[in-house]
Amino acid sequence: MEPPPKSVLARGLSLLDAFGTADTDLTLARLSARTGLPKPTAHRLVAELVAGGWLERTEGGYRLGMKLFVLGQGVPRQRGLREAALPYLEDLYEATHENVHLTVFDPPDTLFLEKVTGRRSTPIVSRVGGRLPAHCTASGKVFLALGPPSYLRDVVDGGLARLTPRTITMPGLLRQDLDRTLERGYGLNREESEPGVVAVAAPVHDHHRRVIAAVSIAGRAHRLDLARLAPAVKTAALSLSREMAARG
Amino acid sequence: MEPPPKSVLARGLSLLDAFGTADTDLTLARLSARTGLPKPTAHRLVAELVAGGWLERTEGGYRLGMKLFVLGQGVPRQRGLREAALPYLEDLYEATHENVHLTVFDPPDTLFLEKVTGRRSTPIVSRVGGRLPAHCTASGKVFLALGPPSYLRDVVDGGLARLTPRTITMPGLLRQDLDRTLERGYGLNREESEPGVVAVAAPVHDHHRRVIAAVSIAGRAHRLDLARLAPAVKTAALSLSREMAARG
DNA sequence: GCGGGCGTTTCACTGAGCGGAACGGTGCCC
DNA sequence: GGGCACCGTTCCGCTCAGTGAAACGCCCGC
Repeated sequence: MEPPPKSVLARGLSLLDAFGTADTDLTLARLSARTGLPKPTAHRLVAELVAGGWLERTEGGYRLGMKLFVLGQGVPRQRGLREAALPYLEDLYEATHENVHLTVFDPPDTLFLEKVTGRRSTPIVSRVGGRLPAHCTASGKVFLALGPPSYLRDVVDGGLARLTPRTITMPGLLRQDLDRTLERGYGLNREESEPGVVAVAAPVHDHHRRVIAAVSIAGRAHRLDLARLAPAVKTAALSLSREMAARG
Repeated sequence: MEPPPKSVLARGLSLLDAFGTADTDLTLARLSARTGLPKPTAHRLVAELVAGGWLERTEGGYRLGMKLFVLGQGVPRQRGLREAALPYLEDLYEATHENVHLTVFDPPDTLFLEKVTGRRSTPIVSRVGGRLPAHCTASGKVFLALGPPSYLRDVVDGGLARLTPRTITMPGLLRQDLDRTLERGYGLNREESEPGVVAVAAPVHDHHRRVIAAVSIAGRAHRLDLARLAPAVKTAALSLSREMAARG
């Protein structure tokens, strides 16, 4: 039970926020509990959200409405990147038949904007719209290594969560890994986010060389030769950078 | 300038709704004009939306925030369908290298949930999260032909907009086309939404045979042999139906 | 038949929200 | 360079939208 905000708008939006990644349907009682709003208040606000199409009523609960999906697809920061990136991501997929990602940094996480995958790819946890802590993903290391120092500081201050036995949880070791990332120009993830899964990632720059996204390939440890794949990933990211620059 | 809602929550949300498909950045003044909210009110509400991450400030404007994209990806009605459908859509893409769609009916429109495409595909207007009037899409005809009669009635009552010279705008002709759609078990679009572009669509059912989505292929008129493709599209839709039924 | 969960309705109080008015900055055009 | 138009922003006293404790009817499992 969170301390509820006092403005009506923030309260109403907290009801949308209450839907976590794992939730599909939530009952009024649960929404009330999660947001800390009194039941009658939650009831009134939820009714308004349903009327607007932001939530949908189901038997015995509420779920996020289609309007949110549609609106979300219009978010400029992802839309431009996704549209420009898709052809390049598909090229990488064709060449490897493994999971190809487009990611951005949404501190302190790596946020997955797009995932090109198929039956032959290693099944992994990543999901479009999903997140993983930056310090244990190949993309995240690219952001931390090439971005401003404050990125790394904030991530370290927030604590380096251990997801697998190989996750780097010591700030010193992470810093070393980032130094090598900077030298090489690409980031690696050796079973640090998921056992048996490795990844390579390369940075996408905007027209003033700031890192705005990353392209990565992830798959089973023994199926991917990371050093051999790295140039291809870097090339794809570079082409995308050029295209983003051209688009402004 | 719309008549502004009087509840705070609805007013705040109308600010998000004000971002149309074509807009990326909107100024405060424009937001105020579109929603009909007085400038100071819009200013206050927008500030709250920014604080919550729903909007982002840019130099000289506001844009939709990443939170909306992330939340939108969690919308259950699209998430389950998309995840289950992707492998089948990719199979169709591999076989044809043309635009493969997953759609739902969002009256009075066909709403595109997923689009698998590539460099070799005919470039067409469809976009994930985008819409086209149901009466001029192959998927839409599937929804109108197999769904409850009220679907068709409401669409006809709303008026059959003409998008191309071949768009069916007469209710009687549309009804005939839907009868044939019902017989065949698949819907066709012969340059009715976009000149030179044709499509085939087949229905996806839930565990109680209600139509919940459609799978379609669209491309240049002379490149696609619709009658020959139809069985493949139907098969993919059927497999997806079975999978959706299995998932509950 | 009883208890505990649910969603829903009521209603008198009150402070959150309102928006007209006024302010400072910026860029365009006589 | 001065006037003008439009921008975002701040102020502040009035008031009605929003509040939430209390109570209700319902459905279930015990």
